[in-house]
Amino acid sequence: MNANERVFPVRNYDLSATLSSGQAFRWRHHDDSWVGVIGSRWVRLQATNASIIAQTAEPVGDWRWLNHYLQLDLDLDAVLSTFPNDDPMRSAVGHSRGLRLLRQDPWECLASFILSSTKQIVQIQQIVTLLCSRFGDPVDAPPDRGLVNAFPLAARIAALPESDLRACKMGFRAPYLLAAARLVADGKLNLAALEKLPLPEAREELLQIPGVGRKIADCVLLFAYGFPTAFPVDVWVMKALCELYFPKRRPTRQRLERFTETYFGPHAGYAQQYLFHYMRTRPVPRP
DNA sequence: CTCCAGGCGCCTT
DNA sequence: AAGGCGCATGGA
Repeated sequence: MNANERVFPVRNYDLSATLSSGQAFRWRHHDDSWVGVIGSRWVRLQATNASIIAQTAEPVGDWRWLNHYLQLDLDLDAVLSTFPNDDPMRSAVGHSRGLRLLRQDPWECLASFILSSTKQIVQIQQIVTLLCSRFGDPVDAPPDRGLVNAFPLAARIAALPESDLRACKMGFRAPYLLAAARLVADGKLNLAALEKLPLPEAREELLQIPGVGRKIADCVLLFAYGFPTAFPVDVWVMKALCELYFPKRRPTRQRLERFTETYFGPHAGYAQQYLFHYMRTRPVPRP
């Protein structure tokens, strides 16, 4: 049965926290709903008490792509129950219960996070918006929505001069994005093949890409491939770890890595997202 | 004006 | 191993 609307019953799903938590950069809040593009589909999502209402521009027969993107079949309580039962995690989970991890397209995720270094989330959104509007394939959208574009294909970006990328305000990240796009377009980097690899091997593959270090690699491993123990440590998570878990003195790099690999359990990546969102959105601590 | 933002690469100790 | 610096850009 084809339709351009569908109601997904959900429980404990905080759509706003999820779509605004710095995993994906193309979602915009309009009125009481969220508008974005998944693959080549324009999508509007509206959260109600116990459901998410999805609307597309064109009729959809099989909604598994959205189910997969939103990870609707995940048992969140089962994930939360694996977190360490300590004060920081209780605070972080209590602050935004229902925060989820999405399952994004690897190329879009990789490209977006290459553009993320030393940028605030709002600015990453601006760069991605420019990139999509200039080089993304047009996508069908409701008539009053203006032009909407998919995220640009790697092959399209690979064929651009660096100046066209710099014109999207990405600065020194332009050659990194270009190099990554060429690796993918030339078939030297098979992103689809990474999902079958063990985490360390998939990470090593990503670390070969210019402009991709441990943090960006782990973002892609977590947000696109769903490796449950990928654990990106950015300035916010570092702040959480140092303030909440190592208040006495700064841990060594090796001590910190050992800690993040063991302490947070089999869904450490999820725990990381709760810590990240908590540090970014909690009330400013009084001195 | 200075400082810094979901880092990385390269260069020093 | 660990720290400093430059890299574009824009906002506070």
